[in-house]
Amino acid sequence: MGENVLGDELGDAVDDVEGRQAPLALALVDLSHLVLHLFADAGRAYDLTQQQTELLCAVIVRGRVRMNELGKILHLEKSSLSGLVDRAERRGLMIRTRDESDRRAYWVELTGEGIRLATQTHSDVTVRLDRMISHLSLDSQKRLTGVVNQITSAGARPDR
Amino acid sequence: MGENVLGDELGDAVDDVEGRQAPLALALVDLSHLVLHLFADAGRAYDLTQQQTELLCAVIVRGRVRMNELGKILHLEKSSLSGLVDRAERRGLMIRTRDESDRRAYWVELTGEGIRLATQTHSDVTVRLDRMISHLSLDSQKRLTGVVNQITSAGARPDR
DNA sequence: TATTGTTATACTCTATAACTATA
DNA sequence: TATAGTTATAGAGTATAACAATA
Repeated sequence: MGENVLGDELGDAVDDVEGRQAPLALALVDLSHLVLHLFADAGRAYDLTQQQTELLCAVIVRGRVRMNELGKILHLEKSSLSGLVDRAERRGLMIRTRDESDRRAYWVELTGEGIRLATQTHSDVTVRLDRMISHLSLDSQKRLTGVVNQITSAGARPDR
Repeated sequence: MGENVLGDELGDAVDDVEGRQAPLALALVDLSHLVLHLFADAGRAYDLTQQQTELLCAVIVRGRVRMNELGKILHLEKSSLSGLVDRAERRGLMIRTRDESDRRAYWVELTGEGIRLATQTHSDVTVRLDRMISHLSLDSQKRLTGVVNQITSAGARPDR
């Protein structure tokens, strides 16, 4: 849907100096919308919101997470995460267990039903993601992974 | 995740064990969270939510959009978009004008204040995005742009 | 009839502030 | 004091359904 127009206009507006990185910036934004929308699509079939789907997928790939860490992963305030987990727990998808070594903290893990839904939706997302990159050469895929990981680790710490 | 050690960004970061595309899928998901979170960060300084910021940025790069098209761009139901634009309009950031050639439709465009905020936040996002990729070689950036654009256009139409 | 958009409704999602309980 | 988490509150965001107006 009009990414040509987008590229042109944004290019004119933003890319002034030598490197014209604007197209890459825009490409990344579009890609990100697309990727995260996969969670919404995958969840819809199971009556899950995008946020619930992201939550399930974030937990299943880690097995067991502290609320604290989960908040950082999902970029959520602790109270927002509380509510999100509350609704998932109320629906029987996950449970909180106290960390006995630090009784302020809680571990979050999936129930059987949670694992079922998480597996399904996670697989859905991965399949669609794989399909999106399937036409790239293996070499391109490997290179892309490396570059993306670099960007992520650079962006994760907002230094300088 | 600590690839700081390597001197060059290309294949080195990725150990080429067989098949496993999971790292790429995961990397893309993490990246997407990071990228879209930039809108939230950029908007916060101006008391804008992530969605309002995305809305402003989507409109400013197009100048003038139909509600219909905007909904597709942002992946929103028409009623959801109605509310989003309502709040932006109520705040004096944009206005709806009737399309006289098709009186069912509306055009959305930014007010002066809307343009100001949109320019600021859009610039913020772009700057941070540029910073995230600034340490890649120019060649890598170009190649990455091409690959990302390929993925996006492949994912936009779910025709496998 | 089909399309473009709004309104009504009922949720979910989110951040801020104040709180409890551990450490 | 500092940290991990909850609760209260208020508002934003979202989808579904029903509706109006135009094509």
